[in-house]
Amino acid sequence: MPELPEVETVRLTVWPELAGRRISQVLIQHPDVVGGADRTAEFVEWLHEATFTGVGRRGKYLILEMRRPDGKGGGQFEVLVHLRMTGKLTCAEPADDQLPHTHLRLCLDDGRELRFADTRRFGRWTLLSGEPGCKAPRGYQELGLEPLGEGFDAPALGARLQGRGGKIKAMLLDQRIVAGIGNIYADEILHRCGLHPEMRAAQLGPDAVARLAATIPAVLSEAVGQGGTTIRDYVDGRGRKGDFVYSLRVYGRAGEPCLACGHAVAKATIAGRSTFFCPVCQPAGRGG
DNA sequence: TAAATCCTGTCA
DNA sequence: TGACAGGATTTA
Repeated sequence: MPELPEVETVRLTVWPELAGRRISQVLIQHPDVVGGADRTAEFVEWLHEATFTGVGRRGKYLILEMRRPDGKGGGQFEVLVHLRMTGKLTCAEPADDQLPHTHLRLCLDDGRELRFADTRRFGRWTLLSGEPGCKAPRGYQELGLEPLGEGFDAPALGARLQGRGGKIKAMLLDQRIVAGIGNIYADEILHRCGLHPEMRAAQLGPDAVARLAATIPAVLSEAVGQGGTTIRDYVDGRGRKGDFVYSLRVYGRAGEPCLACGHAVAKATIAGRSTFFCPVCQPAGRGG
């Protein structure tokens, strides 16, 4: 479900609710979320009585920044949250009905709760206490360029794509190259760049790389401004849907006219994922 | 580099 | 009943 703009919107909407709050109770209703039953005790031990000092983001990972009252772990530690396909992180009043498939609840000292619901249970919370054996998932360690961060430009992107023989769509989905792009935004970015999704990364000329380097942050930040994209499940930290779905130019529009040229939008499976593109605006074999 | 896998829900 | 869904990892 959530790609960078959705995760960033969740970050922006939960932080005001969490700033300075202390966790009074940790309720784990499905241990898989924290990595299995043998990790729950450690997870609860660290989070109970901890205070929120910040909420960050890297790619599609949310980073809960915490401080312990007893100074354990040097006082500071982090929890990584990945929503995967159907994860929802929301702040709620205790009296609010629980969403179906609520797996984890953090009760706060103001009486409210941070809740995690995830239908398909792919989402994961990872404790980074700094203790041995408590390390970040490899996917997090290997994250590539941050599209909305400093230093995201054509030379940096070109260097990451250098020597890669794969299809450009697969390259955009590879979190080790650029962090945060998923299936929706990959298609939207390629359409705006006029690049066929099956173009090989090695075929891309400097103009195409420059267009990608400019378009990636432009599309993602525009989507953040719209509160992300809700196709079905996604909601922000306040339970609201995102409006960028109304700005999508190709994703989910198979057979409908391209908004640029009027030709029917095509659908194909590329890199194992449903892919939408305009055969006229995104011709095969030209890398600009 | 592709397919299978982890899950549940929805739609044709 | 089978295909498919916004993700990522593991296996072949």
